[in-house]
Amino acid sequence: MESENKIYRELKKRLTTDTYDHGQKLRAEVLREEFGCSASTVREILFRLSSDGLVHFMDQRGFRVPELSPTKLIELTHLRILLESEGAVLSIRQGGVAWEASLTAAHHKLSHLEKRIHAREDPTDLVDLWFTSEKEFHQTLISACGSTTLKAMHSLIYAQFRQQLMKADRKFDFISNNIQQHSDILEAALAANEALTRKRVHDHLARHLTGQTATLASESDAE
Amino acid sequence: MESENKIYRELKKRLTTDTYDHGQKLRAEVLREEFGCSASTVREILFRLSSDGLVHFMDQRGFRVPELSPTKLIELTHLRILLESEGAVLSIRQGGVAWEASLTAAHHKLSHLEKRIHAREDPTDLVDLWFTSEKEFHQTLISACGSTTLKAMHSLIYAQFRQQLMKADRKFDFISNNIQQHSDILEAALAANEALTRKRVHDHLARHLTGQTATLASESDAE
DNA sequence: ATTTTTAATATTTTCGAGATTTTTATATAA
DNA sequence: TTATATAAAAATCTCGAAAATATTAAAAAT
Repeated sequence: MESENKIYRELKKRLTTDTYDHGQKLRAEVLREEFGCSASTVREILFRLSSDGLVHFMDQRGFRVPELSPTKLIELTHLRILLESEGAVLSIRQGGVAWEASLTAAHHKLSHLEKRIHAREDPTDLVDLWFTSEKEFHQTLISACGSTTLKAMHSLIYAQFRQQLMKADRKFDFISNNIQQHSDILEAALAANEALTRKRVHDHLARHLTGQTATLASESDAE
Repeated sequence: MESENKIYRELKKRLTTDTYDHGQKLRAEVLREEFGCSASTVREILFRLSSDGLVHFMDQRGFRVPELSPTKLIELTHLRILLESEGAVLSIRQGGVAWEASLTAAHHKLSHLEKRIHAREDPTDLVDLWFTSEKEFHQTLISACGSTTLKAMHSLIYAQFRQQLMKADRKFDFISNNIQQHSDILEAALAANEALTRKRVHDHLARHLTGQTATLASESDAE
């Protein structure tokens, strides 16, 4: 079981990073061979990942990496905005100095990395580090919200979001104005400005809302 | 696998209704016997339910029904308010007449049932029906939100919420002012009043935000 | 040439038994 | 008595193989 968790984490990482293609089949036999365990163990893990929404299961037809879906990405973005806004505001209220410190630290790490990437010709070898740091920043943002359940839910959504973007982000995400947006979020959070924090979390993610679906119900025009 | 899904649904129903006790151990051997399948199949299903948050798994220590937790209930309530408000408002905007009709229908069924229960001495045999109808009403409320992901998330949260209350609700929930609150939500939704709908969804669930499980019996100062 | 049937192959699913670990019961020592 | 150590029992976990199902390839029919 300890090894099972290791395999689970490894597969989850692959599914949210670059390793597999969208829609690719995940053959139990191949994975069994690679990880040196039984088919049942692989099956168990794939079921768990399927519950996480990171693997698509079809009865008698095995497991696949979910297809790329613009609609899905928009829905996930909606939920990220909803959960992260809420979590950030609650953290502002309850977090205190310790939270402010950890958020500042997480931002510093991310910011430093983003600047390095920005300056590079080929940032390939820093991308994995960026994935980790970006996640850490957003998790820290909501870390003091006081709700384990909200954080767990956000973690699920974030992983699926990342999976949808695993190919795309590798090329474009750091080129955009991410650096500024992350700083803006930090600034608003440290100022304990709840409405502004909400807005900036929204603005940071808004570029993924481009599809047809209407605007977010909770959208406010504050500032 | 077809039978596996059947077992999964049956177990899910039991876990969100009355059958088991909070904290009770779910012995693979017992379930294997009862459902006439292998231990591995049971294990697979319990893992799935564990990902749904309806079963608590501990390495080398098997599966249990999650403990009763006032904190968890508050967190779940919080998320229900967040997701249902959002889903309801989006449904108001996008649902149209078809949605209004189905919401009215769902409310009619629930309302009828609640009145019957209210009039009874011993409503035991109607309680399961009430569980179904209540869920249907709340699912219909957000059904036109346009986001499969939001609905799936809500479904997860709702099931865990229900599991926490499976014992308590069996005695108290219909005695309270649920009937009025459901009507209030319907009214606000049909009037397309977004803010009011939000408020009434909140008010409907607010009683679970207090963390006082013990005061359930002494809920005499209500109304 | 296209569709339908049939056969061969590959994959998924179920199963029960053996290995590992936890839990319970019993015995020993402080 | 209380605590620790040891042994027996019960449970979980892993595994590979058999059964069921899907996929592909070949043959037959339209």
